[in-house]
Amino acid sequence: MKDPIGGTSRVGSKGRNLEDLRRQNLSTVLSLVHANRSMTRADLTHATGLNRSTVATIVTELESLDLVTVSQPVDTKRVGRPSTVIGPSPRHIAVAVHPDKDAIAIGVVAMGGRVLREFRFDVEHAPSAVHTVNTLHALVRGLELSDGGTVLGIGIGVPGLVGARDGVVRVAPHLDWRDEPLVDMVASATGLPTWAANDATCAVVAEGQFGQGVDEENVVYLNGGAGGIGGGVIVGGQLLSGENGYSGELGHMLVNSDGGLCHCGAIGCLETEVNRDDLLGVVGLGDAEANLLEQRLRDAYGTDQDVTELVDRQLTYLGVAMRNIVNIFNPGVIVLGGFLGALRNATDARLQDDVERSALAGPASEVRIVSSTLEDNVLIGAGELVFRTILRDPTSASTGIMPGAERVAAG
Amino acid sequence: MKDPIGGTSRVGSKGRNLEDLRRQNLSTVLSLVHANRSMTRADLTHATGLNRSTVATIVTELESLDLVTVSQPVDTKRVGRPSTVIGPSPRHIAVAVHPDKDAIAIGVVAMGGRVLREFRFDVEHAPSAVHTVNTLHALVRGLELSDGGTVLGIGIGVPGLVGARDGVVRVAPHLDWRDEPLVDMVASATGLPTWAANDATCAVVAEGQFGQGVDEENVVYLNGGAGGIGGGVIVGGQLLSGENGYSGELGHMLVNSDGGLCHCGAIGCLETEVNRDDLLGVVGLGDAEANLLEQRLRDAYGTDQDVTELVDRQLTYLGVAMRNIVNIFNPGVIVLGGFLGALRNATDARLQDDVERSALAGPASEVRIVSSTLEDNVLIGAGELVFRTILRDPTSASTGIMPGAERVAAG
DNA sequence: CGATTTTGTTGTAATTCCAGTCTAAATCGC
DNA sequence: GCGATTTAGACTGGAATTACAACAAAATCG
Repeated sequence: MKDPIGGTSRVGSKGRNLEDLRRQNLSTVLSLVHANRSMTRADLTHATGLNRSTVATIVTELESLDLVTVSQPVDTKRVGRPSTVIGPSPRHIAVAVHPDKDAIAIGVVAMGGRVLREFRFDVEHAPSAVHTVNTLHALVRGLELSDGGTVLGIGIGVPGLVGARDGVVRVAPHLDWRDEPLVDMVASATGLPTWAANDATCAVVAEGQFGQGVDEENVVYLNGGAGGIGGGVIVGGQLLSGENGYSGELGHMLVNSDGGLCHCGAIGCLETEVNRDDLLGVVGLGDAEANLLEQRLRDAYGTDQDVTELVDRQLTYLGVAMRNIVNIFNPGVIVLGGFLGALRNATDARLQDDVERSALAGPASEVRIVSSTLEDNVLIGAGELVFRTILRDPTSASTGIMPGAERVAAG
Repeated sequence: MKDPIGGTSRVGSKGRNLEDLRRQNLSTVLSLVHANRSMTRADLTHATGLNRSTVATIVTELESLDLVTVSQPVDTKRVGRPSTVIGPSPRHIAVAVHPDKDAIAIGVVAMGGRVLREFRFDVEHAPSAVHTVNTLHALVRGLELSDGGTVLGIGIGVPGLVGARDGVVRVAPHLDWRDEPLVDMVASATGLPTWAANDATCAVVAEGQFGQGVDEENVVYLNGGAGGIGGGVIVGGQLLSGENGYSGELGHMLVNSDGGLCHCGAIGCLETEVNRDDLLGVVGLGDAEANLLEQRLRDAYGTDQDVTELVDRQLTYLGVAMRNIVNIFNPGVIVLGGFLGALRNATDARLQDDVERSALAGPASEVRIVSSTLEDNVLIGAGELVFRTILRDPTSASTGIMPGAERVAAG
């Protein structure tokens, strides 16, 4: 738009009308029910600050949209009339997918972050995009036959760079994917609206909503997987996605100028210096026994010299990354997943001490460093990608699903 | 709050009422006028998507709050009735302060990001907090006598870590400040509401609003100053402030494992490896001649061996930092200020090439690397800290200023 | 100089949230 | 066991905000 007076004017945020107001309140209430899994209507009144009668009409509308269930009050042993219980409806579900090096995981996720069913399809070699799509497609067809609810859409967590706007997987090194138009492929095959994002990004969304990041505004998630280290960040309660959804690649931060060559082409990246295979090797575990890593490390650390040296070296470099993260983001909590969580747990407070000593005193003083305890955080987060639309605008649920009409990607 | 059914419930975002709706629309309109410096009422109608009559009532209310001025239409040579021009009122002003190693800069800033007057008080040694407060206090008393408008408050950009909640300067190394309750000091002395933040944070706010970051959602600002390197980040259109306002300390990122010891205690920080004094020294300039640096570097780079070596080394390390930044934030633009801007300009596209080669292909492909051209970006940004309150809630202007009543800090 | 285009102004309608009143359903205290 | 107290749901009327439509005003166009 041209401004005849002051040059080019900027199109700012839009104005709001009464419809937006109602939409926002519907969204607030539904999001609360989603986040808390279950609340009484009185709780909602207090949490929102809205009038009782307003909450009543909003809940009624959400109920008529089949988004919440209203059930009888439960025995609270408190004075006064008991309040009706509002829960997320199990009718609207999302299908979450996590293709990885060794398996394709697919989950059926309901609102409230509940994984209703989970499937794991092991693969010998990293699955291709087509393989992933076919597996998913087959499962979705089966689900539709068995009924059980409305599939709102499909959310995919990919170990690689995913374009936020186009849903194209720019590169997924450990799957050997390049420029795969994943969202379009899935949407065409299944006819369902589809979203995709980096898997660690999905994980941090789940951690922020249901895991270690609950009640936190600033959360950094670092995942140590088979292939490498991924990152996801929430700042000010909002997901950090960047210009194209590529942000949060914390695994490719310099931690050692004299380090090895990373597959990304750079030297001394975090994921080159800190990796799972070396740890598994030194304690004599195979790829499939990664779940035993924490115990083995705890047993050998401090007694076995090879293990101690390796762990110390990796902790040092992990500490450098975390120092940077603390200085850059000033987060309230850093959540470690995968083998990074094992590394932390096996060495007690060492990482925390490290960071408090090396980072700037201000941001270092209040950061909590914890390990993830939320199972399936990638699947839950991928489900959140799907639910996000309906949480933002609950009235969109009424429009029904137009197969293939919507193909969206999210970072 | 306890949830009798599902454990502890979370207090989510509040519900909205009609008052909030109106507040939000007032805010939207005022923010547009502020950002564009001047718009017609018809422009506002298009930009907001609101009805003409609604915009009319909103503008009338803003005018009665003395926040905007309504003036006669100007000759646009376009068909149709010309629209009235709405501009930010010059009556509400902010006093912006930037204490630094060599001087205390103070500006009188009006809405629309206009620096009405600017003062510079040179100092021999880094000024103390008390010195800064006294200088500011004296100037504010003078301003009040000369009238000219309502001083909404005071915004301070500090080269150091500033607590977002308490307004305490945790540490400002180059000023030799530690745990100075700056906001409280200034608020008590002047009786005016006061905000403080890191100076690079102020700068990125200004760049995002009026400088190189206009129309960008993801902006990283890196400033090379006399003391060191500061950073500020905008993600998704929002200022990155972190848990306590300490975020954005990009100067303390590891760029060289074999580097020097930084005053922060760590090894090989960006601000240790890339610094102004070395550059000034190699081209034979004094501290006060920093403004000549760019030309000198351009002349000597590629011809003088010492200069070329030093510049190449600093570019390499700056490139490492920018690689990290690109991988972490996936920004649309990186703005370089101070001597970093000079370094970039003197070496043409080298930095851009460097980053495109070393960062991940996805985020690297679309980032612009530019130098700041906005004079006084710290002062303008410090002013924004003050205006932010009134931009968010224009009705708060009517309450008038209660001396000493409000003491707030912003990250 | 009238036709066209665009914008300001005004009164009405629709929608939303709130406040107050009455009713329902639990616990508390005797 | 039963009334008092407490808390929440249901309902109705009122205030505020935006949208809409019709008309007036002020420019350009032909």
